[in-house]
Amino acid sequence: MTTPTRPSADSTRAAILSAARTCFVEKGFAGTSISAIAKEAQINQSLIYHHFGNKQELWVDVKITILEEYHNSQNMNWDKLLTLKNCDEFISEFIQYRFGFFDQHPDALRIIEWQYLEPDPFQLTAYTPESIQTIIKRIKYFQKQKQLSSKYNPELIFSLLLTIPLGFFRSFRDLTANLSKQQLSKLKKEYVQLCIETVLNSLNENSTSYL
Amino acid sequence: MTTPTRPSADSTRAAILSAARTCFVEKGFAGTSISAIAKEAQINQSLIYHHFGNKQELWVDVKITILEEYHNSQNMNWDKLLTLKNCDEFISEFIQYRFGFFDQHPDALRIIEWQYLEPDPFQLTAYTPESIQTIIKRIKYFQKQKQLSSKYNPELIFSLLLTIPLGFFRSFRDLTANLSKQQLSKLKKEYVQLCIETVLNSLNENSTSYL
DNA sequence: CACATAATTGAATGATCGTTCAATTATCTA
DNA sequence: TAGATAATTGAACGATCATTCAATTATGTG
Repeated sequence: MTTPTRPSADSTRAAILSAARTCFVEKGFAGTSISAIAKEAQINQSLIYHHFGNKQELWVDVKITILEEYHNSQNMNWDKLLTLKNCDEFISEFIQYRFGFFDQHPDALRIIEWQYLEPDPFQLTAYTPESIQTIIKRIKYFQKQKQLSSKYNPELIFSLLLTIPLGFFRSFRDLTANLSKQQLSKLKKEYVQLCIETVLNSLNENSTSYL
Repeated sequence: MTTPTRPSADSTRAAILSAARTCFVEKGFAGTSISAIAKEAQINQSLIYHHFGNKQELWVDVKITILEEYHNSQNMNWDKLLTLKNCDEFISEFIQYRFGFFDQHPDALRIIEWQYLEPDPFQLTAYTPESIQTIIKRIKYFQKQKQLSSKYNPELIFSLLLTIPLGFFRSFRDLTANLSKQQLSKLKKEYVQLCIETVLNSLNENSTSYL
């Protein structure tokens, strides 16, 4: 009854992981200190070492957490994407998937950007090397089917598909800063539509070349 | 004759600035220590404070150096760009400028990415707020002239123009890792061409909508 | 040559870094 | 309830952080 109780080990672990995530996402690995994480989690600094080993392992665990969220996200339905027989649908879905995922998981995008600048043996990647190859094969297939212009290197086309959806998040934070939720949502939809239309109009087989 | 001579103050300053640039570009602000810079420049640590005040001011000086390189770069000829009366030329030149500049100044891209993640009162920006407004006005002008689809928010179109040329540098470092100089150069040209064609084909007035 | 100025040095500052550890406290198990 | 186990604490470690400063050395000026 009057015996002091303490939070479960699991909840402590979770608090540390959550705080670490907050700190790492905001300040990166080098910019985050163990003491800052402990303060954010409101626990004793030594507990981090007891539960996670050291800073590096905690960093990896945060990344794994985010990676699991990615794989559990219905937003990026990989299997469904690969069954699409129509190239336009494929591209349209891919762009929507990619935009939607990073829109709903801004932490993931930020971690990816951090580890682009702060290289780490454990790389959090949205796509495995295999899945990248699968997509590129798919692009080649659509090129053979003449649903997609064969003019360009499929890797470059993939690179374009990867980049375009992220433009909204990278440029113009001022533009979106003072918008209401409805306005922001509308702007996002418009951007996705712009992306899809841009790619489809240019890369289909009968598009005219301007060069 | 036998009197000992020491390097000029200017050359010391230059050595520090160069070393700081190397370190900051690679590891960012938080990841770079004054001692690391001193070691890289092969000078005494205290000299950094004598010549630059403190770490923050050195960081700003590095950014200003890079910004000056940008403004002195004939690669981004702002005035010429704004005289172009033809929308296709305008977009084509803009994309070529942007790709070319970051291709020739990878440090600049990296610093911009660092300060995106590590916010700083002094922001190194490729474009001033005024020049951004100038470009957006230009896009609106082309929309009025019906050289450009009016379907989309001009800010979003600009966002797309900003993003697309950078895709080559951000994704797929594996793809370009083992290429010869000729192969790499060819791939770059192909990517720029892909970007230009993508935007032009989709955003001109008579393009068909896929949505 | 003498003197002022500026550049350079090396040692020291207190703060904070990541990490360890022995001691304490709560929980689980027999 | 006793003893083992696990969670938690606070103090301490050496290393490194950014920064300061007095002393030294070279350079420029009269």
